[in-house]
Amino acid sequence: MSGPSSPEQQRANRILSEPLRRSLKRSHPCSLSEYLNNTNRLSHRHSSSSMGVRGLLHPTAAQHRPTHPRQTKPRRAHSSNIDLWDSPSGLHLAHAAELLMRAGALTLTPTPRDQAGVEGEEMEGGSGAEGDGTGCVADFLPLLGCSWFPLNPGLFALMAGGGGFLTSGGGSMGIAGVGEGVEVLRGESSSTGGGGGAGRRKRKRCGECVPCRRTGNCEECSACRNRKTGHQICKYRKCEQLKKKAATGFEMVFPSGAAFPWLQ
DNA sequence: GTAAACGTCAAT
DNA sequence: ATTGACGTTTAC
Repeated sequence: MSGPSSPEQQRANRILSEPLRRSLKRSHPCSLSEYLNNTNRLSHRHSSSSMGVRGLLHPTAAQHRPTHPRQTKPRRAHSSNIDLWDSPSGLHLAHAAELLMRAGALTLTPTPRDQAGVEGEEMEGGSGAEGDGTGCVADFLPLLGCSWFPLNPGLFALMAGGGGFLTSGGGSMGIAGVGEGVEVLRGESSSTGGGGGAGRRKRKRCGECVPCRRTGNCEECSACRNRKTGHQICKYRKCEQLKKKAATGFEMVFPSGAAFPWLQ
């Protein structure tokens, strides 16, 4: 395998090869390599034509883990047992990577040198997982360590999860929250340490808006009247920030305002 | 353990 | 869109 050539690529490789935190592992029970191997096997077993995006988003029954008997009301998804298809964001890194690749966002255009290296390894490994010419994931794993692994901002945005977003600083696009993104993912994946979580942390009152500064309940609004059953703060004390809808986990901000500007 | 209150769903 | 109810999280 040919090593990274630039400091940037070295850093990227280091980030990608670093072990996940335990909590992250918990929320990503299928490692990238496992996933890719499985995907390879699946796509070969199913003869071929690589599984489409549709297939990824709607896995076969065999790919689903068995459904658990519900212990609580069906209206809520249980906060534990998040698996490959149940991530808070609905999409795991590996899936995101493959989806991006299939969409052409991850440009897998190896240099002849790298390509030779990859092929050589595959021959040695005897995996028999040759690319099918459609940009399949077959060769993805070796890419992680090779010099042409695409350092695509979108991938990092996806990795950043909940709070991760891309910002533009002085015209150049930077990556914000790569480090913090891990924290965000951790927080989202499990807030109880029980392996899961509904995927949301409670937000806190800003403490600065007018309602937050209010002291004392009105005792007249519905929230006050139904305090016992409603579990809600007085309407007039409800933080303005909390009134707004929480941001989604995949919000990405680009200067152009486009979701995937590199696809344009 | 308990109280407060956020998040979400369902009913209206 | 608003409201009520309830599960859940968080702070104490």
